[in-house]
Amino acid sequence: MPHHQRADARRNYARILAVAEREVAAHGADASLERIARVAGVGSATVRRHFPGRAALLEAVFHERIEALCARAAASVDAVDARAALLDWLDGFTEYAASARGMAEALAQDRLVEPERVSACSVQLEQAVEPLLRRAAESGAVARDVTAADLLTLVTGIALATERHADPAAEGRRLLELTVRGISPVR
Amino acid sequence: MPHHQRADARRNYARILAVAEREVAAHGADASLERIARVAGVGSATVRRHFPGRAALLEAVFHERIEALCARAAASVDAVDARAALLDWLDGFTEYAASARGMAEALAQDRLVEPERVSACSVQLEQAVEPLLRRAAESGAVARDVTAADLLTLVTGIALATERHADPAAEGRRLLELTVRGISPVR
DNA sequence: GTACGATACGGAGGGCCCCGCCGTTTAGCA
DNA sequence: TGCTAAACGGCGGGGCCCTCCGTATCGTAC
Repeated sequence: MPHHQRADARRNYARILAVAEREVAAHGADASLERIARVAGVGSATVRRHFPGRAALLEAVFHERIEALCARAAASVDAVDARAALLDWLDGFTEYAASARGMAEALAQDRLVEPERVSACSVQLEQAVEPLLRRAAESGAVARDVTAADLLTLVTGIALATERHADPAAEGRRLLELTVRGISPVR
Repeated sequence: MPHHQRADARRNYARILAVAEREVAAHGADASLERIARVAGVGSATVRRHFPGRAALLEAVFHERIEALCARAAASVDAVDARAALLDWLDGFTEYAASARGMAEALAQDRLVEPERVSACSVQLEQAVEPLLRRAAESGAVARDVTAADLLTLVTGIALATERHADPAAEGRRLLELTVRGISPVR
């Protein structure tokens, strides 16, 4: 079969991606591309060839995780309690972002750099929450003027602001809860 | 009078700070220190001498602005409507962060690097909102379990997430409003 | 007015990183 | 097995950050 990716290219791609995951987990979104290349045992040019630009690498790194989140959203779209489903998903996202260093940064980046690409992580996520949000809104459990983009921006912001706290997951959950119920006291 | 800062040192300090303000406004929190030095017409070592580390520079850049915010808080601590005063301040902060590029980043940084320094921006801000928050809580307009740190983290997060949006100020205000009233519909 | 000491300056050099170029290797098909 | 295009990786340029150290300058004392 002609015009297909060569076998070694595929292998290097996998190698690099594997190293990149560890490296990003360790050093955040601004991990050294050169270092990744060294550890993976390839030239730095090869990294740039497979992933043009840091954004592309980050996207690949978080791709499956993002998909997992999307799948989760799809799974709970038929839940009985629409509001609970939405909140649960947001909670999952927050917890996730807290454990996956650099993801929030990466999201914040690509969402404004190329807001049109369908494969962009932020777009996928948006499309994933949208049904959840709509159902919740229809059942009257969530305000009408809230958009999926709003929600993503909010949780991304929370993730960014808590990323280097002592206990990001706990802080994130706490802030998300505040955001959901509002700062005002329970009526 | 001995043991005082030399005159040229003072001048260079001012020069650098002035350039740094423009440079940070243009390129965000990770503006090039070397470039600042070049534009200011001093050696790069001189910049590092006056401001050891990027954090110190950013702190100096935003210092007066932060103080302005603190003053604003102090001024409205005796307002009739405690809740309105608090929300107004938060709104001001958000608008401010939207216009001052890099400030949110800088805040997020120093708040976890050195949470004990009294002169640290985040600490000052925290102390400034605290009275506002307490009064609002006492009047029952704000939930009791909300801390000043929570509020700052939230608005910082919003600022971070909206920093490079098309219209950061508008987006920030919108998200802040959502956060304040909660995502749930008005009862 | 001058000479001295402390203070502040800035250039040089090393390390790391990102990027683009280009000669060389190698996989895959004939 | 030979050929071609795909893929590789080393090299050099440019930047940034940082440290060190010789030197210029300020401020003061004489």
